[in-house]
Amino acid sequence: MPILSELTKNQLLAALPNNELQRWLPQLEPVDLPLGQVLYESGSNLRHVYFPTSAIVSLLYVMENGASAEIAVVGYEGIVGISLFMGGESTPSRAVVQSAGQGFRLKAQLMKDEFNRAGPVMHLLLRYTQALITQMSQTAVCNRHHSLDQQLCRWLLLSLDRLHHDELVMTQELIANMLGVRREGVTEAAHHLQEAGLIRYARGHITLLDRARLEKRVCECYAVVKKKYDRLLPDEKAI
Amino acid sequence: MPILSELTKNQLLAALPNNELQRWLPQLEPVDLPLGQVLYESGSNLRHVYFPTSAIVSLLYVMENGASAEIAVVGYEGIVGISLFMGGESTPSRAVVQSAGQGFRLKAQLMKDEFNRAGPVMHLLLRYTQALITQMSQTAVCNRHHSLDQQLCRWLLLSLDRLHHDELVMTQELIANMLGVRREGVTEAAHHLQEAGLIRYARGHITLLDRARLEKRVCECYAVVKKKYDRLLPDEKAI
DNA sequence: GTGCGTATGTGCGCTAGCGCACATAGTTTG
DNA sequence: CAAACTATGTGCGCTAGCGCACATACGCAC
Repeated sequence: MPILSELTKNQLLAALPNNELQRWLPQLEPVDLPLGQVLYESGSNLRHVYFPTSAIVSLLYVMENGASAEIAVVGYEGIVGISLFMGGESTPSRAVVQSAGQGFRLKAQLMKDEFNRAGPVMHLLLRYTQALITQMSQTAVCNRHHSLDQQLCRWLLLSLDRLHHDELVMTQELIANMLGVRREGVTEAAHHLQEAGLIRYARGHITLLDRARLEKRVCECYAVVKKKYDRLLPDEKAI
Repeated sequence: MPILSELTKNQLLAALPNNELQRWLPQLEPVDLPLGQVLYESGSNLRHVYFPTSAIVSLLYVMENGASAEIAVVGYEGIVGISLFMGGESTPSRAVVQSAGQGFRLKAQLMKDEFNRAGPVMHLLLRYTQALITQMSQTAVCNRHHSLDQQLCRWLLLSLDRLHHDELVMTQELIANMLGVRREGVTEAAHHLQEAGLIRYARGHITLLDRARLEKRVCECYAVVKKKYDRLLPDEKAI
């Protein structure tokens, strides 16, 4: 049986009313989420939903020609597999572990049943989904209007927010895949940030040096999304 | 009291079980939706949700500098104001009438109450929301990877699908606003399509001439979204 | 019809990002 | 410690789309 202190590293699990959490406890299965693991493919039926604690998961859309674009990121603040309870059965995106770590999972049917109790669990999940929608919208806007430099800032901040430390293990090649741009473009943008002293990087390790100045350089998209997530859990446990 | 045949022009209303529809009937208020009307601003509290019948509504994000980008379109197949029942209270986007027409609206509190019955209405709305999410994701992807020409095709097809005829009343300037690109760019792209004999346009009127060939030219994004919407209502009335 | 407002056409220089090719420098493997 | 691999750096020509300026042309009002 999972340890409570581990569970509550996921904010949704932490926000569950006590009796719900007690009920879920025996069913929550701790899982390792290694880099690159595919939690689900686009079009597939979901067998579990995932609650990351230390891992970060990317929702990616992969096009016919193999090019990809990240739609959203999910970390300890969320859940992977919303389409399960939204009733779509399948999703148009692929979920890939972007940063290795741990999490918990719950069987699909169980999640559906819990959602359909139509109580606090459902409302919590819907509120989270709304925040996720905000992130997706903002991704669309950002893709349209902002420079690669700015998008890299946004991406770094969103990722770092989902870690408990300042170092991201991630090659520029992978970042390029997420953002749907060239690897060389990321190299150049990262170089700018390093020259400015905002980050330091070397062979797949990126260290945040100056968050304040990184936040100054990022486009408005980051703040919009962050604000939405921050409002997600105002004393949720009090319900 | 609204005429039933009018109501059912909206697919969600048409898909309502009979007893729900009867209950809503006295509360459904027919509304004219003139071009340019703002149904809600980003950040505002919603007072109604809207069910377009012949109108088309754009969900737009407007940036600090005034530039904009369309996140999704809603027509007779959907509802405007999902954040109401998703529990976010406010939305990050603005809803603007993109093509004049009619629709119905329902008071916000009523909609919430109906949703919270947690029955078929809720499931229908959640399934719709899932389709809307698909559209948003695909917008993000399309913004990233596809040419203006292709995006214009997608936009035209998505709009035409939401009309009951082949003529779109829409200036290139407005289309540019939706797509978040230059007006001149739209002029050029539209010119290509006209030269190829796919559409004809003049001073704010665009006529579809050859759908089959337009569909050949569009990027995959259109089909992905369309498929999702088509699956939304398989014998819904049977529930 | 004359005039005015709005919609569309066109040209031009500019930049971001692309695709490709290849150089360099850490890191792991044997 | 040499070899192989992987991550990053760099250069170059190319194109899509931008921003701006201005030309045309359609349609309505008087």
